[in-house]
Amino acid sequence: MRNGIKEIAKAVGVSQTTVSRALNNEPYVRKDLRRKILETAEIMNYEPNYLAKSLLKNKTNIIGVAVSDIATSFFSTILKCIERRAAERGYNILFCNVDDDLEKEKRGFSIFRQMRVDGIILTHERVDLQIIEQLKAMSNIPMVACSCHFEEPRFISVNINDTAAAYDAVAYLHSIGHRKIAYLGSRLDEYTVGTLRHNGVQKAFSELGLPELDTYIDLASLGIEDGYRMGQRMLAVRRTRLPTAIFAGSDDVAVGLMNCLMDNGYRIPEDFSIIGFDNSIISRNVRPMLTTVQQPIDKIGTDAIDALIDLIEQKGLPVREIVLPHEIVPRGSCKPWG
Amino acid sequence: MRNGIKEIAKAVGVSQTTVSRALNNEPYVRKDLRRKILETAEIMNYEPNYLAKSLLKNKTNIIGVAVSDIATSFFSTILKCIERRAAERGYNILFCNVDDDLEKEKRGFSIFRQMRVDGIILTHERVDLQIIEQLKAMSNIPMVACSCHFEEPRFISVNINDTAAAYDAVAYLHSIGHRKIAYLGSRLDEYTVGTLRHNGVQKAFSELGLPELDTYIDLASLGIEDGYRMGQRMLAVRRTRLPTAIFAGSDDVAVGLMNCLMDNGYRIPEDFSIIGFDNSIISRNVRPMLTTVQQPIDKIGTDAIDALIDLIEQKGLPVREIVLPHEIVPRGSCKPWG
DNA sequence: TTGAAAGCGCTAACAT
DNA sequence: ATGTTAGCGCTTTCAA
Repeated sequence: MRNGIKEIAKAVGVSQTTVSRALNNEPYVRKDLRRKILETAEIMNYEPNYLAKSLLKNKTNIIGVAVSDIATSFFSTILKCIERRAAERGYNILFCNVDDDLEKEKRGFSIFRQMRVDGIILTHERVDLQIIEQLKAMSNIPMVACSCHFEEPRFISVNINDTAAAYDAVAYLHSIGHRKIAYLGSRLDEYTVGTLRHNGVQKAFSELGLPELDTYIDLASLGIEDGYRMGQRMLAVRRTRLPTAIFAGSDDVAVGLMNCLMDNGYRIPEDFSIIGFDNSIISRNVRPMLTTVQQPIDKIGTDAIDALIDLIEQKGLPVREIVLPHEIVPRGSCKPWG
Repeated sequence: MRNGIKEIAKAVGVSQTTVSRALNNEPYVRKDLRRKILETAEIMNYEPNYLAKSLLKNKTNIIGVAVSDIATSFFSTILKCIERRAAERGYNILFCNVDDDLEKEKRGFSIFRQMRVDGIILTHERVDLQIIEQLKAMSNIPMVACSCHFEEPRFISVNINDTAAAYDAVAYLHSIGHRKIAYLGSRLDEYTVGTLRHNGVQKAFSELGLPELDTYIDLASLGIEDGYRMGQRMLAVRRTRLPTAIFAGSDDVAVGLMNCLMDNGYRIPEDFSIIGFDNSIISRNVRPMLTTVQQPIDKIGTDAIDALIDLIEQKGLPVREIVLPHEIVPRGSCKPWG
């Protein structure tokens, strides 16, 4: 059941070269001959061998995508956009889920290299220093960091301005009258949105003259359950000094938090105003609907893959950093105070 | 910057064969020589060329995964499990998102063939007849269908018993006293869970002596928005003859439905009991928490990839159909009637 | 317009 | 224990 170029050549009675030419729409093949070759290939159910081709051309048309956790609304949407655009432009996706397992990630990049992928997209919550070292050692492979921050001038990155976005979230709550504002976000690891958003929150607190950020902050991961737990902690610890509004580091956190609050007899937005982050599907589908900071998630994915492929194909300008706009989406979970 | 086996051989002063043997832990290499080769490879930052190896061995260790929509809690979780187990067993994932675009899917399978993937996993809502024909033509590639049903004896499949699960859902509502039961599910395309679950619902209705399924049924897709719309339709059309309980074809549908009902002033479960399907993350994170039919989603993914790799490696028995257990998870969205 | 030969990076069979 | 040779399936010189 091996149907290669050689078999077709034999069947038609020409050389491999001619078959190759016909199959690749190259000139210098007699018309009738070309037709016959194409027909025979069809009949023999021929599929070109990508491995052989790639080996020869030193180009695989494969792009390695490392994602921190695909079972997440945010990253799965990004992957979907990446894959769609890649397919449109003739590239295929080798997918690696990385979780927070450093060994797994290293192994993933090693595979990417062994497979001779044409480029890599890194979509991450957190990126370890060791990984960055490894990435530098792979300096020949084009790479784009998507929704993850680390200043390494060799890499193109696609992001929103997380600091400004966090600032705007707090400023929004402030603008509708809130003064006791809490922030439930993600940890301050290096090279993460957690750190940047925290900076934005800090800046907003100091510029707007809000008191005691320390009193009103809690940091964990960004899942629904994390939101619930941070809510419990808030109610337990701050019993007497509860905030009137809360900025949650993700829509998931916001949803967990809302559930916790409602489970404890509070009402949203009467007792607490809540603003989330991402504008993910869930934000429109909780009651009350969640006010949130929108990330242009589709565009993040699409721009990332476009930048990478442009880089691979040497088209377009080598942009360093692509910063996409964010936007506050007001919905029902916030209410003016006082 | 090409560092192949040949360069190492030259650097160390031995033949390519010896280098290959050392690198692959084969016997018949002098100890010190082996050490020196390994060292040199390390220094030269050598990574084996998978393409060349695959071409030679006619084995890529790549598995093609075709998913209908990755931006979905259900499928992204399955993909995550698949990828994890595949990595553990030394396989990599070539990922293709298929949406409901027939052309894209065909193209995907063509790529899989050209890449000479060792096997394919199909994870689908709906599978077109044309695709099945194409799959049959690829009869040499091992294949596993995961959470999608079509009777083709050549393919291994991993599923729950959707008919029985749907039956059980209706029977559960019946057991707590409901007699006017609605079903909001997915369309009756061929080879889908939609058809099977509908069969289960029908069977339950007739065996339990429930009246008029036709009055109480609506079919669409299985997203949150679909649930909302079906809810609106139900309220508009059945104004005077509303059900007391509803079986939703997915947790997402159930959530959309709950939102619609609540937006219209109804309370859950006082006015309507609702049971969902999947036991996805969201089901635990709405209020009231959603009673649902659990699918062992992690196990579906893991079993699928295990079966496929066993098939590829000729280990294990060639099981036809793996049927995993389902289970009713009672939570707050259902309430006895009468 | 066609074909013969070389070679992409690697391993396997066969010497030595 | 090591090296030589051939070849995986294809494209790309170069020659005819």
